[in-house]
Amino acid sequence: MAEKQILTVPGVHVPKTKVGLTKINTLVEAAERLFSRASFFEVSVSDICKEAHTAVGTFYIYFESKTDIYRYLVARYKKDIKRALAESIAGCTSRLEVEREGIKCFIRYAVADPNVYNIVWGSLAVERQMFEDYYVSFAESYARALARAKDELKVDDVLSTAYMLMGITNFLGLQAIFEGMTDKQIDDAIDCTIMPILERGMFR
Amino acid sequence: MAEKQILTVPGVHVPKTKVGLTKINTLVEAAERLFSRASFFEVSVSDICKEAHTAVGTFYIYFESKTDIYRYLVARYKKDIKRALAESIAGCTSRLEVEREGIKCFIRYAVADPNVYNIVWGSLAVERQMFEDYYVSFAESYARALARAKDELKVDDVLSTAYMLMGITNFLGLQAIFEGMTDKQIDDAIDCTIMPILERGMFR
DNA sequence: ATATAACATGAATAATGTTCATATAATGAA
DNA sequence: TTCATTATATGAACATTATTCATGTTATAT
Repeated sequence: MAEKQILTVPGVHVPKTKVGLTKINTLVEAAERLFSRASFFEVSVSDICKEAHTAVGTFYIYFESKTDIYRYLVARYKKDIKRALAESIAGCTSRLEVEREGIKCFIRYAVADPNVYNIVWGSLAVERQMFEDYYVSFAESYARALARAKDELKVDDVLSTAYMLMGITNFLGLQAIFEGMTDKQIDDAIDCTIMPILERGMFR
Repeated sequence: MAEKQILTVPGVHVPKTKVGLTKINTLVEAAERLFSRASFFEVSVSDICKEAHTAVGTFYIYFESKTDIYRYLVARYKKDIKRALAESIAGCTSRLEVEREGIKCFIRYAVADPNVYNIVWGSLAVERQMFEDYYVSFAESYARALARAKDELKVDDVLSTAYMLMGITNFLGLQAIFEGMTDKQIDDAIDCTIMPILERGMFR
């Protein structure tokens, strides 16, 4: 999570010089560090500016509001999670494998950086629409992928199935974080408990 | 959600007179109304007090902080959800039926009062520990119930299974809210898509 | 070289969560 | 009843917040 490319996000002003690019990245990284230890509302704009060695006024050159730097972080996580998932399923030859690797990948990601939940789920408290947009668009692309593999599946409603699978993945991620599960424990839970249920239940 | 009994919750001072009991309930109901329209951080203590026709100082007689009235609402929802679930599964004669009715009950509850997510998931942003306590204790009692029905099940790790089922329920609830699903559409999704998967996957 | 756009600053403003000194109302023992 | 004690009520005062703005400095392109 340290790319230099600035994402296009409403309320975020893309800098036009190299200096500005460095500055906005400094602010984003400072915000990310602080939000990983405390919630959106416990972190003040002046905290972020102190952490980034920047004046408060400068913050508002790049972000129209405190909510907008949060929006930016949500967008960054979404992109990074999709990238991690795409990488993890690259070599898979069946939808069953894709599901198994996708679930494992997400849970490992979440354990390595539990901030995913703070940021993404926290968006519900920051701005409801941000949260809804995130999951609606995630579910839709998930459902399209399932539809493409329909001949391997025993399901008709791919959208509900997508929400079901997202729910399983997200809540097992929670369990893994709560219990501080190791990679081996994660693999065990997925291979021995979850995947057998899905294999019998939704695959031909 | 309008009982008079005050729950025992840290940071909440149980009133000792009838007058105090009325006052704290007025404050709680005012807070609940406001939090259903806006997030924890968009609602100020003085908003709550205005809505309850009460002075700010009075608020702090009953709640040590703004977080504590939120903690109280989370506790109230937890109790009420458990009550609704217990009622809905009262007549069930198998674990399969219990799961089906439980999922439907929760989703109907969530559609009727989407505030559940705002309050319970929002607690992640208000105070991480509140959120973790909620789900850890929910998962543990779910797992105990599954363990009692183990002879009907094809699973060994009941705790991971509990998290899986909680994930399915919660995310289908989200879908139902996002899409404004009717009771019939909810029943269809559960009966035709989700339950067949679970029936083949995790039941003997 | 210089005009223009981009970037940087921190004091000022209105609004926030919480405290406090002060007041009234309810309770229970004599 | 009397009166001492506890419970409840108040809103001005305080420190901190998100955001704005007038005033700079720096970078870029012609």
